[in-house]
Amino acid sequence: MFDPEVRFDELIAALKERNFRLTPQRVELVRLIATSEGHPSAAQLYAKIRDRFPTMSQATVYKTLALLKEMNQVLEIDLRDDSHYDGNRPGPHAHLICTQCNKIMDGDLDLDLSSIRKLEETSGYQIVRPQITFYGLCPDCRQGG
Amino acid sequence: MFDPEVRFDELIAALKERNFRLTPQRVELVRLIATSEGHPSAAQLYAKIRDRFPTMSQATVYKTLALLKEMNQVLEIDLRDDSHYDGNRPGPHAHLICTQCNKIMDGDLDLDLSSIRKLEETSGYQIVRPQITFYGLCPDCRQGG
DNA sequence: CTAACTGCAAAAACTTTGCACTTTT
DNA sequence: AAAAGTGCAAAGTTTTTGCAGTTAG
Repeated sequence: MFDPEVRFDELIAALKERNFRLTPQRVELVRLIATSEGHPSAAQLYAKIRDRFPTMSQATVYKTLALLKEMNQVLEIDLRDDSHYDGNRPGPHAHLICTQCNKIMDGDLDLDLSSIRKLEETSGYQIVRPQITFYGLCPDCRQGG
Repeated sequence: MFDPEVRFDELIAALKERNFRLTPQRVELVRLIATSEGHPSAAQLYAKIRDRFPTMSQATVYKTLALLKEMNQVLEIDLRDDSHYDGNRPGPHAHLICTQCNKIMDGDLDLDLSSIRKLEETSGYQIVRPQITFYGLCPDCRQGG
């Protein structure tokens, strides 16, 4: 569905284009985001980066994620406990979150653009970022629980 | 669309049914939730209740909200800063949130049940609670900004 | 060289928790 | 009387901020 290397190059190009500096820490975070198939949290990214960059700080992780969010290259998934990030598919799409084990899965739900347009008309809102989340039980927890 | 008094009675009945006690603080919080048309935060509810119950604590607000959430009588809207609560329409529905002034509005978006069923089939998840949020600019902020 | 970035530590903010006291039933 | 609820304060989390030192361009 997507090629991590291509995505990595895209992200690097996007940073370059806006004249953001390519520090080793930043490049490593971008690599993780481009290659990770799941939806890591800031803490998880931080932990992984520390393998290669023991001096990496959480502040830098958060600052870089803020940058990528603002560039619309990373989608933030708001959870109660912390945020998770999706850097593979920057466009809006649904997420399924298990309320028991917190697993996150991408959902193949096509957003009906016409109904969003309708919503904009009736509400007067200019919709920028849809966030569609379905809380429930994942296959594993349905069985085990 | 809804009658605050009826909703109030519903909530009280739901508490009684499960043998939860009707303390004055709890009843007042339920009244606020039933009658407020917007989507108040825990802090806002707390502030309002203090008018009548100066000894009310935030802990009790949170504990009571947790109760009502668990009873599926109140819908929690997760925001980055805090949570807001919708006690008028416990069923799933969309919310429009202004990224500039944080105004929250109910969205009249009909959830397509068949596509949710399809999503359950393809994902294996048992969907319990959909959370549909559209971030964007409200009518006021489109103009002013 | 200099503007941008990092990293440390402290701060900030919301929410939860423990426990003694009070109150509903 | 007993179980449940309240309220205070402290603790727990995630995220942000300030600033001095470092580094990419």
